[in-house]
Amino acid sequence: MRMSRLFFETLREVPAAADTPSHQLLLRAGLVHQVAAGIFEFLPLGLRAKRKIEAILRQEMERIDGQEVQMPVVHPAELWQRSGRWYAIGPDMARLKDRNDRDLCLGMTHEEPVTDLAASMVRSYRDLPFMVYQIQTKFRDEPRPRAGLIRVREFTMKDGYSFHRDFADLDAYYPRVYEAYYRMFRRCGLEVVAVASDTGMMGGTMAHEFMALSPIGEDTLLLCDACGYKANRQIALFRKPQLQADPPAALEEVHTPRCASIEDLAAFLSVSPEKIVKAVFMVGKLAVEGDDQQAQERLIVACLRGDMELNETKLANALKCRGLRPAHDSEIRAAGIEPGFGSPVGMKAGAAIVIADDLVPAMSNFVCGANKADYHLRNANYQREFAAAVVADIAAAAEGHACHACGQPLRSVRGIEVGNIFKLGTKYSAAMGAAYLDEKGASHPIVMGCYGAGSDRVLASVIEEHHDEAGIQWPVSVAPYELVLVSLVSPGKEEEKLVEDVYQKLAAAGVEVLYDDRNERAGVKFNDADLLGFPLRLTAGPKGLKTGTLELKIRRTGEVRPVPIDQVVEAARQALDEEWALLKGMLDQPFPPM
RNA sequence: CGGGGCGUAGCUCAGCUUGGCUAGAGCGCUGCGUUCGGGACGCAGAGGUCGCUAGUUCAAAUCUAGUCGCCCCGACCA
Repeated sequence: MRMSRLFFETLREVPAAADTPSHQLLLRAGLVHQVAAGIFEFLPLGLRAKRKIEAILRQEMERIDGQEVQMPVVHPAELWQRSGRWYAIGPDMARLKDRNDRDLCLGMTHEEPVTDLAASMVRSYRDLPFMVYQIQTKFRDEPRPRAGLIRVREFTMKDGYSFHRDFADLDAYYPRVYEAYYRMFRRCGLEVVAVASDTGMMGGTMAHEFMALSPIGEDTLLLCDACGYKANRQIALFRKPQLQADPPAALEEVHTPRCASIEDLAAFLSVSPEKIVKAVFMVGKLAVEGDDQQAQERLIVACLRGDMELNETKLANALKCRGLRPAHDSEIRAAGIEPGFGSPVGMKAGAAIVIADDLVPAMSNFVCGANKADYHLRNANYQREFAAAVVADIAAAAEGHACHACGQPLRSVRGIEVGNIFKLGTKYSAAMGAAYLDEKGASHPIVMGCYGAGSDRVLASVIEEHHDEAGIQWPVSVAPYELVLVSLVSPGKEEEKLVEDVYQKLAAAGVEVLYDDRNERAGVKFNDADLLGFPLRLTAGPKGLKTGTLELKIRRTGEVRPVPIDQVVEAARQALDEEWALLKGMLDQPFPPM
């Protein structure tokens, strides 16, 4: 490709709308163009990189016997009504009507169509197992798109679905997917970790999220360097301290003016937050037995040791509730509780569900709210002053907490979720009638797994991980071009033929070469080459050409090698091999166990 | 949906507080010339309904109200 003809632009200045490195570089390098919040156009260079990522995803899916299909972006409501998600999902789903006033929606994911597809085609256990996947556009009307391609509304996802006759077969297949996922991200030059994740509203038993570690990541992960435990903060376990029980002392009311926060209170009373029980007030819909539609909103009083934070995912799972939100002060007062000085002690009976973190019953003589403005209680004790309807682990793990498995301190890092794999089970097959007949003629719902990976998000994550001050440093596997040939010869000069010849030779040898034949100054071309981040830059200047020499520069290392003009193909090949070897090295590292 | 910020030339921004005359700069763009290995220089140019709509006023980029859009923090994230 000749750069003089390439549809692109590079921006010298950082666009005001972009904060994160990948967002800035995506725009500055002319890879994408934003159309609306969370909706982007891919320009030629960006699309080439994305296509390379997708090619890798395809290859890894084929390796584990995936077969590519394509499902629609627009779905009839009926599919989602059958699974129940038409009603369960809120405004994140874009809904529309066709000319006959039929309800449609834009696919946020494809469990429904794929399950329907399986329902219509699978009859016998002999048809199982199989896995189909697609690379398709999804639309989720995110409340807040952000960080360029990291969180968008319209995006491309590789999503795969496997179908099995029983859990044992799914369990046997799942590790193959796990390994394929490590392979595909590493082949893209992304260092990822798989963490155990919440199964949430998707239903299912086991799930892993593949996380690209990055400070701009939206998820918090807890990792144990000692034993290898890894989990999303949403479900991360930790070992609670062993407390020794002091003999109960007499309850005492203390005046604590303006001490509505744990910090203030601890400072005012000169006690450690570990001697305080705090109450967090939430409202959530609790499912009424057997009828999901009748879910009632209830006030939830969650009690935790003062130094710990509530983990809403754990809370939601413990109470089997959804739609959790912080309670309004009026709702709290209605239960006879004073916001800022609240506790279950003396609250209106039955006005709220009290849930305590499992550390709370082990505490003794603690401080808690008196449900009276500017007053707290000292020497409160569990059971004596209050008891919870539910005791469960609802505290969020944090940096420094003890690993639940080995007791060593956990480390907290941020991650971008680039993929997730999921044992779905029979949630969708049962709801949508995807069943098969076994050897004895008995009907069973098909057991499913689902496996997603966002190609745009991978692209952004690769840039997050591979860039410097000057621009992108593409891993060779996803670079839009492998090499940029920079001509410093003035157009029309005799030497231009030599450079042209080099271009032809490289292209004929199968090197993906972008030929910078523009009539620009050297500085402009070099800066663009750095910004665009091709792994190799081959410079042909008038001085060098006199002695038949070009200059090969490695973007990643900055290393410069002189190359005789008759050896450019070999030199490029060798340098590219070195780049590929680097990725191969990553790929050959053992994968962390599940 | 709560909180904050921003909409002026293709890009980055100044001007707005204290209303006033042809609305500015840098970069980019066009033409000519000189340059030519890390974002050159000179000369000449093109380019803006100041997001939109109402209002106040003799007069609005500037004040007021509304509205749309974008960004950031939070909530949400199937």
